[in-house]
Amino acid sequence: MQLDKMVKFHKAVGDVTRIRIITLLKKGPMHGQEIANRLGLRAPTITHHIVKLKDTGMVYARRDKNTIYFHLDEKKLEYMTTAILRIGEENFLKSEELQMSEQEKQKVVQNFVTSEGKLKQIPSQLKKKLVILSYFVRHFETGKVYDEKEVNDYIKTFHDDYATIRREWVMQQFMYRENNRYQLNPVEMWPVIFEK
Amino acid sequence: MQLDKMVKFHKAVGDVTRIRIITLLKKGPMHGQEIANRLGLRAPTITHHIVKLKDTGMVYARRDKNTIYFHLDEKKLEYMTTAILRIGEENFLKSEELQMSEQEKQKVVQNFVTSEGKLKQIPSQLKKKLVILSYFVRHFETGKVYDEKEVNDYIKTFHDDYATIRREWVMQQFMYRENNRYQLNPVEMWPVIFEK
DNA sequence: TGTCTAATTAGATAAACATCAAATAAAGGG
DNA sequence: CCCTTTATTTGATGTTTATCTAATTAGACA
Repeated sequence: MQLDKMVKFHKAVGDVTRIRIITLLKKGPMHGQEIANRLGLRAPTITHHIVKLKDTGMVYARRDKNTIYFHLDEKKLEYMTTAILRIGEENFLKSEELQMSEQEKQKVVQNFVTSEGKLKQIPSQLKKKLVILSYFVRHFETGKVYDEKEVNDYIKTFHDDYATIRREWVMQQFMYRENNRYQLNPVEMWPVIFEK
Repeated sequence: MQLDKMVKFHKAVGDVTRIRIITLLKKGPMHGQEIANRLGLRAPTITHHIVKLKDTGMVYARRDKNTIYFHLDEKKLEYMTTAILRIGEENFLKSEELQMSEQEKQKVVQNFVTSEGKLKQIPSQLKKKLVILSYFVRHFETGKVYDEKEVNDYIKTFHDDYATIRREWVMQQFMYRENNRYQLNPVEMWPVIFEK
């Protein structure tokens, strides 16, 4: 957890309208119009607030037909809200172990990916594994829905153990699964981002 | 915990300088000049921030000779920071003493409301008072904005002491007030819900 | 393709906020 | 009672922010 993320998070929560939105989303996903109606505000105002909430990663959006539902990521909320309690402590910095420079990330990719773009093996060390998962997951397009076969087929182009990779993507929050259909999660939800 | 206290708290933490102050105070009490020196800021700036931190209760001051030491109240910090995780829960505001069956709630209404729909008196027992507040507040529509007079006029149809009822609705989080304009809060925020 | 509906962007306005220098206050010690 | 040290208040300045209306975009569906 970096300082500016903490600041951004508390700025986001430090607004009466956004706390009311969080309260609503705690009961379940809700779309913009309904939030606006419930709070007596206009749609652009809700967009404005939702953007701020999404920037912290505590809220994410899922489209269903014409309507975009906003979800509260309660795990993230809990993690971010309690970060201030861990600041300065041993294991606060420990979660910073995931921090790597782009250069270091590229080195991990060089070590685990062949010149033909195949994954040699899944790294066992968490932070290296996350770099690899991030590196390959960028193939998918934001907002697009993939079925399991499409995901598997793509994984097979670079690695045999497609089941493990697919499961890790979901577990580590790179992807979101519902009814065996997969979507890329917003970059804000990734634990590590391979930029390049 | 009231909504505006939560907002004030997160506003207070949502600033780089104040997080840095909190980090310093976690190691022990410190006086203003030293904080200013450590952070490369001027004394008035520190006063400005300390005032905000004190307003939330997470920081308090103790004088020793002519030096004032600022202390971090970590218990308070923990309580305030985790409040957002409990918001909207059944017993967020008070304890499970507030839990009542719909049948019990109806009995309270029968005891305090005449057959003409007038409130005989405001219950002094908290949980009964909340039932009554919930019962009458359902008159308002979600998302609609009311001015003070409209609220007062409605209350007068069932009770003389409109100021108390109006204040209680805001204090107990049934309603939300801003610039003397009132809105119903989302039902999720009510400490007790009279379902009808 | 055109027409819904829902969401976002753009631009404007008014309010809130972080910071500083200068002036003032509060308290202790000679 | 003056001097020194520390903290607060005042007032100014530039920045950020919450909200709105109007215009635009993005999908879904017929």
